[in-house]
Amino acid sequence: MVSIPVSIPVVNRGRLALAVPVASRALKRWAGGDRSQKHKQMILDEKKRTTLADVAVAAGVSKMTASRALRGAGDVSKAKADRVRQAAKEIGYVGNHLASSLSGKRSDLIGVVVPSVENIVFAEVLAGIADGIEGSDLQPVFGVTDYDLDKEYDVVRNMLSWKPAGIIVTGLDQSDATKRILENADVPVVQIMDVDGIPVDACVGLSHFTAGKEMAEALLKMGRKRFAYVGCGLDRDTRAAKRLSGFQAALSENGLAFVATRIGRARSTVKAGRDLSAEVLASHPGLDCIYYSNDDLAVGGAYHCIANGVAVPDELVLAGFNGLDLVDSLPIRIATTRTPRREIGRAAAEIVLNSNHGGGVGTERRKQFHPAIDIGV
Amino acid sequence: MVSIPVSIPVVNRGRLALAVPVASRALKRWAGGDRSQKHKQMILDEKKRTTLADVAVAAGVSKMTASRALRGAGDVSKAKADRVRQAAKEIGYVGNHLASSLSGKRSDLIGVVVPSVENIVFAEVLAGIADGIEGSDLQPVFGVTDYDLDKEYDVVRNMLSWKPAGIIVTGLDQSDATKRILENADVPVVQIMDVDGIPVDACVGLSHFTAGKEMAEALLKMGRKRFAYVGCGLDRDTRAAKRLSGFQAALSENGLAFVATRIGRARSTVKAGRDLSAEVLASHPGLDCIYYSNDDLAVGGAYHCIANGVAVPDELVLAGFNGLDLVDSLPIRIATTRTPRREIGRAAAEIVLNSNHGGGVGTERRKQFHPAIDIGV
DNA sequence: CTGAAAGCGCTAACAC
DNA sequence: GTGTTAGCGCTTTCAG
Repeated sequence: MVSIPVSIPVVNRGRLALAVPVASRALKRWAGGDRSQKHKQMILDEKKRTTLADVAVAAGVSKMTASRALRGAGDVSKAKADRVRQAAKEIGYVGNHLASSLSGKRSDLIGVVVPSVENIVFAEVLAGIADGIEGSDLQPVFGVTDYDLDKEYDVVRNMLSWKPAGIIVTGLDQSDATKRILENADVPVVQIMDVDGIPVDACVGLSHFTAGKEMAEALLKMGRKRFAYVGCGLDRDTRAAKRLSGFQAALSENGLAFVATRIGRARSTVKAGRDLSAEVLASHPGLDCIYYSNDDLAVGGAYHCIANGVAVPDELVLAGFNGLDLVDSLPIRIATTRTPRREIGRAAAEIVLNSNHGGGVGTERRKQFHPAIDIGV
Repeated sequence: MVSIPVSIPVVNRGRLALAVPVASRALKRWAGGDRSQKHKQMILDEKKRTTLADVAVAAGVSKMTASRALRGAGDVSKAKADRVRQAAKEIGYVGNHLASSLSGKRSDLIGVVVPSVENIVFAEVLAGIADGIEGSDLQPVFGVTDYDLDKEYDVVRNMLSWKPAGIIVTGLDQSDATKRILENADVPVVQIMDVDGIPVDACVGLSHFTAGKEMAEALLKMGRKRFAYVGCGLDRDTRAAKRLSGFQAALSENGLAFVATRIGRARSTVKAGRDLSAEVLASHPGLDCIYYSNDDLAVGGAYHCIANGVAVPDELVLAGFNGLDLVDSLPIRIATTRTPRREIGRAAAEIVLNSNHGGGVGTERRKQFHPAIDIGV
């Protein structure tokens, strides 16, 4: 981290007019009336806004030539092309994606369906997707399902009706109805985060079952024996449930099982993690390890331990999942599985990009990441 | 937090087939060829997909009647309406938003422009927007600017070409060019997070200048005298800069100024906060308060203090901004300004909803929240 | 290289 | 109530 001590400018001092009236033009426009009469002849015919035809007229060519010039398709003489671009800029032509997408038979929209955006993990996936489509003219449309299968169906359906260039949905465990419309949609479908199952088209993610299993094995190797599990929303988050499955599988292979289990109903938050940890530690003395459904909860556990003088990791090992930023700088070390969120998002976007580009299914249909386990020393 | 100890089911045990081949039908379809010949007569005429016309035929009515029935517009006899809906469901009609939006003159898209999605704050705003449009048929399209004014222009421009029902952009400090296209767009524009300035149409947020000022006043009242400032990316995050302005204003009113200042160039992360805090505390002994540009950095500072035995808040007070979840459960108390992210998102969405609904500008054009200051006792 | 015609799928306007 | 006629703004033919 480079840091530069500088003198700090007082910003915008003069502009901090706090109770200024709103620009009235904008207001009136918004209210519906008064279309500004920039072109006199428009007053009567109520012409809406500049279209390709306007550009064509301004450039003295046909609509088609203008169209071709603007998007660099087909062959247009350099002279005319320049003229068109110039004209477009001058009259402030913006274009209408609805029209072009309808005409072509696919839009530049890329649908993204996630269970939640408040979870930083999905926010990072979105960032990865944004990365991945950078440079292309795709625009992400997103929908949130709240881990609700019916809502997911609605969102996917709605999304498909925009004829997107591709659709990225979280997880492999959609309802049958959702899978059906996805399959019939004739659009590349990329399912992300998970690879434990059969994708509709392609998937990119990691095996949560394996992740849970490997974490358990690592902890067992450290000599841990008395495990507790703390999780939230397992009924809806199937990936967390898969990790748990894997973890349990490893335990039973070693003749062990969870000593205690706490499943919260609320969202996974640091606070929930702290509270649940306090509960389970109080009711089950002698635990030497807690596996959490994710890092948020684990950090809550860490806070509890710091506040109550529990020696981590000597006395008690805490293990989360994801490898979030806030885990790295924690004053105490906890174990976690470092998942490549951005990379998953980016890879998903690229799959959509490639498949659309016409190249076909050249890309892998199952891209599996193998996240590293960090036992926090 | 309610917690329920339950027996944990091993999920999907039988389905964890890890290296299964992808459904080949989907593949072939995706590859471009082989449109499944569900309707024999379609083999020849290569009819693309079910449209409103198909529904109309299936229901034995005209396209118009089908259209009206499907969206509950105009008057359609109950009998026919039912017939249409039935037919639509049977043939799996999905509809085409591109076409309907082009025909009507506005889409059901709502554009959302944020500087970053990795910052949990904006993720929460998005969640609020999702809340706000719940129930309406609006779909959010988002664009990320990375705090880059040029990129912001491109994103806004691109977004406008979808003729969205409204557009929500972060902050009041767009470039002039961006403001211009926003003004001319004939679309409700809601600028969020900030109210220190003049909005294009409407804004909802808080005064960051005031927030900084009030925080300083609260800290001064606690008797703090030797202040340091730690921030990241101030050149791009104008709102953080405004808070800093306000804070400085309060200091100088009391004849004080920052003893030390550390401006990082990287993104605001917990780690950056920890590192910068270590630096500034090492180089400036005797500080009794650090003001951070946000909570992420402040939490980093808290971690540093915990790890190094600095007594917080007795010896040193740490102050952030936002009131994030992870601050609440921290083992030590830090000061922060609690911003209503979700509420801002929801309010912005509602403004778009209302203005579109035709109701006009009945809603306030400047919705200011007054965030509470939590000095963390 | 360029342009004219014909839609993409749907919905406002008007008829009936 | 219901159907017909025109487009929305652009792009894909297919002639020149």
